[in-house]
Amino acid sequence: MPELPEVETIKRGLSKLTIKQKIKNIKVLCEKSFIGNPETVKDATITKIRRFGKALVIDLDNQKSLMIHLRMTGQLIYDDKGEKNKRYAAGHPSENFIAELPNKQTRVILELENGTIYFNDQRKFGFIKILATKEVNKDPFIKKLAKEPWQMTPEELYEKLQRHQKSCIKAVILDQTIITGLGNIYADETLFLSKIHPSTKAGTLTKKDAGTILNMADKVMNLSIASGGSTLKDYVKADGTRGDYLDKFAKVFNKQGQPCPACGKAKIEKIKVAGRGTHICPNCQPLTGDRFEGGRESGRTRQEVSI
DNA sequence: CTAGGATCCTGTCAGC
DNA sequence: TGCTGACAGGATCCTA
Repeated sequence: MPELPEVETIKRGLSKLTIKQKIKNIKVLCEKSFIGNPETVKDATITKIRRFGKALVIDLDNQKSLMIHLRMTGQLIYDDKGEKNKRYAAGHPSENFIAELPNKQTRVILELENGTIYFNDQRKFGFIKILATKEVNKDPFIKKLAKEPWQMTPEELYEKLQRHQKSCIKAVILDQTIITGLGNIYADETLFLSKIHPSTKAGTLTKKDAGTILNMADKVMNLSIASGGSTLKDYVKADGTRGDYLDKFAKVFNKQGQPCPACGKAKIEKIKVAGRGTHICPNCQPLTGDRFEGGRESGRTRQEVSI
């Protein structure tokens, strides 16, 4: 769930709030969610926060780092009890953003000097892992990560598509060792903007298609980052009602039954591709037909991004 | 090597 | 109401 833009948002938020703070104490409420000995990072100070794809890395001043992966349902909530109980909450949007913490989904608590970071995770797929800062790049997950869309050329992606000829394009772009950052939401949005059906076999796509996919992934993720990912601010609107951060950028995700915002002719459908719920416009993203004959925009226009 | 499916875990929702 | 199965914003492991 938290995909690249959400993790980037967390990185920015926590950087402002927690850098230079000392970790006073760590409480591990769920053994599965914390790998390593918490005692070895007690009393260490947060110096820097980095992001590798969907993984967050908190560097400490004792040569150690905390690698955090939120997977499907992870959230990080910083509660600053000193200042009017101000809260910064991001990651998987849920009632935990505003709930009394800790609660039964709280897995790890990092007590800092001026506030507390709660790591909540309903499904326990996420984790926090202690690594030597020097070894972060050797972590099996981080080591295998591919480039992010804005770092990759159409040629590079095309070459990878050729190596996965028979896979659905959606499965291919969800693979973090092929291209980094997309998850189920941004994969659907990217393919919709690219006018490519998610079930299209990767081997049938052209270099031009690869460029389009990169452009659109770049575009949709940057739009999300610019509007602040998924945070408490979207979750609870000014009037107290629940908001949905998808409204800020999503054209197809979770929009099944609604008219396509691009063509207006067809309704968005929800199908299953690569084992995941998938949203398409059957009119804009036909699976067969003349998709190789003209019409589609070509080339790659670099979208500036500062990450 | 690739491709597809099962799996980890908790919670919610639709349908009977 | 209570049960059941499907599904969920991810990644890995296992099989063919």
